[in-house]
Amino acid sequence: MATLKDVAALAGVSVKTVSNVVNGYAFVKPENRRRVEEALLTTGYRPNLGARNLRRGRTGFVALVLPELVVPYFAELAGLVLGAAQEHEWNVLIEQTLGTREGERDTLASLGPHMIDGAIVSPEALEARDFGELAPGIPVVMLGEHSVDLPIDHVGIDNVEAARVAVAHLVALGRTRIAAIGAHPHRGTAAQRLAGYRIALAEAGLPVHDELVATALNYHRRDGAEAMARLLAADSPPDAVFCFNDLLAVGAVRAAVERGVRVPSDMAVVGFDNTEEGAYSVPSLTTVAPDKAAIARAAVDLLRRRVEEPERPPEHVRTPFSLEIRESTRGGA
Amino acid sequence: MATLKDVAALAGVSVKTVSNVVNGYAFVKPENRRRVEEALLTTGYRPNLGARNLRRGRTGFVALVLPELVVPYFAELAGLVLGAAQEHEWNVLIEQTLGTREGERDTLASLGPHMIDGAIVSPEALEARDFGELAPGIPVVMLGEHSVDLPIDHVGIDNVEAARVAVAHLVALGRTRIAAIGAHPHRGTAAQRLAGYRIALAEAGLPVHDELVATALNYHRRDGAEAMARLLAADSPPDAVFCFNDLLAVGAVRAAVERGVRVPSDMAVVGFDNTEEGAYSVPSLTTVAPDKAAIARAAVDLLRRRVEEPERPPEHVRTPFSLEIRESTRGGA
DNA sequence: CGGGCGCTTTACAACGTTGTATCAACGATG
DNA sequence: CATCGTTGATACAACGTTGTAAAGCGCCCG
Repeated sequence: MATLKDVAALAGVSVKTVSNVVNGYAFVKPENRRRVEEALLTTGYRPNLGARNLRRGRTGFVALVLPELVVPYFAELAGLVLGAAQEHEWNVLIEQTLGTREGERDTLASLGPHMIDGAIVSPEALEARDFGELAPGIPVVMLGEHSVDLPIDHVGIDNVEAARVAVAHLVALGRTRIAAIGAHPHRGTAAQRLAGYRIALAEAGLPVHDELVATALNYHRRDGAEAMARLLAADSPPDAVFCFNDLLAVGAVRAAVERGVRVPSDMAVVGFDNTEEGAYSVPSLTTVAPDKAAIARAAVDLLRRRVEEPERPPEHVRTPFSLEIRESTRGGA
Repeated sequence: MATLKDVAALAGVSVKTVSNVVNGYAFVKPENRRRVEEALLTTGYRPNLGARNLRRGRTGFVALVLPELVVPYFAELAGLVLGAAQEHEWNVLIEQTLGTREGERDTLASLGPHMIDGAIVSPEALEARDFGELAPGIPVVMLGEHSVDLPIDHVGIDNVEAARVAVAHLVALGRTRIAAIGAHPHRGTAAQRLAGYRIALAEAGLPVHDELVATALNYHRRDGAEAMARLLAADSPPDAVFCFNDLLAVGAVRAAVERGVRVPSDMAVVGFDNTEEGAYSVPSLTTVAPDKAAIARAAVDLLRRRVEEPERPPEHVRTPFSLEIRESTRGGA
């Protein structure tokens, strides 16, 4: 509850001098500095961030806008962003949009103008161009898919290549009817991963069967299970499946097992995201492993640089990934 | 970027009148109200929350302090708290303590004084009494375990009874060597669940074997796997295990399967938290299912009431739970 | 017709902080 | 000795908002 005024009174100096000490201003007489520091301790002074920000025009907050915390990938990412932001003395405001475009818009419209210095956005329903209208002047870093033509900073992996590598791995196992789960009409990442899937099949000289490409409107376990059920009900079911995230893969495995289809011998499964859940599931999940810590660090870093220098040209950061091979594609066939 | 001043100039009234319109003050001449509302729209005015809060002495932020977002239980809970807080027009600041007491202290010490109206805390290493010292005067609601003697609002389930029910279920299956995973020297919830475990065994006339109680210093999948490995390496391994959370259970199942122990026939497993992961794992996990939505709602509600009326006596809210029976205890033996 | 009351609006101050301008003291420089 | 630059401290204003007090207006009642 102590304010600068209280500290100043106790130390016998002006408010501004205390402020100077607090902010590390160099030219303060040692004697006064000592007295002020003592007074700071005895009063237990804590700056009022609201007031400071009002004056400085900065808030010290950044928003992390993502679809849902219950999706482990986002939970893990959020944890890492929290950590990375802490190093820059930023507080993170996590906002769930629940996948609706309105959610994403409202969030930015209400917080945008004054309460945040910038935002890290993992878009889902949102079209990136919405930001121009809704959060004018707010520094934004996008995660995941990006449209290169948009002048917005962006961090992500090469989704096309990652998907290609994943499917090539299935090809190398000798699988020939390789399905994909996760196609989506409006999601950029889905389009890219689908493209990588097609490239890998083409490289292997395998035909692309449209009935082996399963749509998933959400990327939850349930959607993966439903998609797998559909695939298995078809005339000639697949012998492998590439799922666009680990949750879909978990659901797919579950649905397969329930129908007596063995993983990996009857059905090899590859996921995407390398969530810890996949590493412990039975069987453990082969998956594309993006470097999440690198993504979080790069996003925070990019945002910091943009806040400091708003006019710099937008940057696109490619973070590395690897293919984590586990039981769901090991042995069998 | 528009301020009250801009809107006032445009509408031809004073700043305060605009403020009155914005805040729904009743006595504004209809004509003026109309003009102001029009000006609000054309300027796209958004209140500067920082300034408003500085003046009002409220911030509109609450902190949600929890150990780790990567633990699905906390991620799910955080999502629900976010939703519940939104209804009260609160923004939620999620803080990860990573289980260290310093983390929990620092967080509250820096945000406490000015930036938050209150905090919902899920303590782990933290001793509840720390709050008295570190966040003096900040309304706090505790989740999970509680010491009744502390004058702090609290929300949680009856851990003793929940554990008793879970273990009684294992007893009813005919298991006789029932282990527990998750004992912990400093965690209140661990003590309570252990107590419930002992009660259930006593009620069944089964002896408590100390070597069947496995400690877990963290509640991660890895710790569950390690604990199960230890239990299986012992002379006479258990035929069932009650894990103090779902992550431990997932790890335990994994470790069992790796050693050729079948779940549930050789080893029945019960978890705690009813995370979605457990529902989809293979085999799906029988688990104690707390009503997380109720917890989130009650916590936010309790906090709101305490903010409005700081002197009311502390309240302890018991939220309901159920036992969700799934494959990991079905059939077998 | 004057005093009081309800409606409506406004000026002002204040929340706690920091940037700017100013001022004073001092030693060094020409 | 006058001037200048450096060091150190301070008063003031301002960030955008809202509570308080007060004032103007019209109306009713005594």
